[in-house]
Amino acid sequence: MREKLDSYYSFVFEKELLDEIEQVGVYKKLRENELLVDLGDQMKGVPLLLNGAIKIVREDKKGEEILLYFLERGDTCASSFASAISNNKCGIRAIAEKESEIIFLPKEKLDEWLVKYKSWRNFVIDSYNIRLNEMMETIDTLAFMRMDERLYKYLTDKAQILRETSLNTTHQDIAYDLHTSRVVISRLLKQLENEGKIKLNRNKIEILEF
Amino acid sequence: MREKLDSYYSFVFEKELLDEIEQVGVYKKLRENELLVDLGDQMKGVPLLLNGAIKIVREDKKGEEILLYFLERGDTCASSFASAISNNKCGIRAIAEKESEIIFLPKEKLDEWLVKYKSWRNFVIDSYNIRLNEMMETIDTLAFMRMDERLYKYLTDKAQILRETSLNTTHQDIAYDLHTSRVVISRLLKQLENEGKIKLNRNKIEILEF
DNA sequence: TAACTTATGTAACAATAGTTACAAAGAGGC
DNA sequence: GCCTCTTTGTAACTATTGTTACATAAGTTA
Repeated sequence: MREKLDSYYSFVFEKELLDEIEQVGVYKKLRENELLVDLGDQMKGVPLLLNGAIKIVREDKKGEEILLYFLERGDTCASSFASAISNNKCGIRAIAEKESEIIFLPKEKLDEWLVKYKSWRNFVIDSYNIRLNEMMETIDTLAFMRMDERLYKYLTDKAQILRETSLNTTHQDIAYDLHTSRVVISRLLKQLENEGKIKLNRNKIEILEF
Repeated sequence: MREKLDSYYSFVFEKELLDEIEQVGVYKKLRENELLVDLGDQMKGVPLLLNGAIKIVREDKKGEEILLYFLERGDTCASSFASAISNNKCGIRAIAEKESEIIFLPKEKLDEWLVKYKSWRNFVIDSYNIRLNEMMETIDTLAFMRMDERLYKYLTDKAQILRETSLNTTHQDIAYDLHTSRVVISRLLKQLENEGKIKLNRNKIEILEF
């Protein structure tokens, strides 16, 4: 675990903090599609992502979903932080988009470290800022783009996060993430295929143009 | 200034911190519609809102706008904080929705206070959390609601923020905030009037039902 | 291979939102 | 009063998105 921690975070955290994280952090491996955080969870700590990709989804009262953004290596979940440190319920759902490794940091340490380590303060503030910016990008997408543009952005973004040029997914799954219907997605995908930007197969979408 | 500061923040901050704020904070009065932060600004500090209401607006490259949320007494602008502490450019625009008073805190103190004052840490973390939640609510609104619902929510939310039952505004201004066209707003307002929820006048909308 | 399940394609139609165009009402200045 | 500018009302049309319905294709299992 220390090795994996160092491989990314040794440039982010002070040595003493890395030592502490090694002592109190709980390593966990997530299988693809494993649920990490569910709506309404009361977090007992925050996850530090070592590698992989986590999908963050918002759900309203009526059970309608929409994708917010993805977490990558080096990210943490600001919503979890919020939930852990001020004992709120979490307003999102986090699902491993592929096999991922995380370290769980217990909430008791979060405030203590803010005092002790400048690198931790920077990390927390940066994480919040990154998340706010992601949210703004999501808002831009929802407010300013048409569904065909949103779809294409979704495909290329996801491919980049997963570091693959083709996605194994169904039209229905995409429809859930973009909060629309399968028929709409099929229609627009076919349009993108006709424009030569993608190639469609069953359970698989190849992206030809980024 | 100390009096106004105490009236709200004496329950939020420690005495020593209030003293420091009094020393280094810069008081400023904003006229209605005065611009506080513009897109791309590099903040030299963060504003602490004493009273009034600030509108936070997002703008994309093409100059298209959408309302994100309002700040009220006791709020600070998390985006400014982000911009100030990590020297980023600000991605939003902030405009006084009515006459407001603020205290500007210089960015040099922001990190120092995180170490010194637990109340400041809590305030900063809470501010970020509140802002993340506001963003999520905005996303819910955009993703899950139709324009007529968004419009009604906009009217009632704004009335509550301004503590008034009628709004002095034009259809065009509402259209800018909701990122749609004036004709659409006029149409839907008329519909709401027919449903008995509002009453329309020139430059004025009375809200009959909350 | 037949039966079944899941995924995709597509037409036809409905609902919502955006656009263009123009009329008319209200407010203020002269 | 008359003129002008701003604001609102509304019709007619287009574009986009959502829904229903059904056909067909591609895997899976018995």
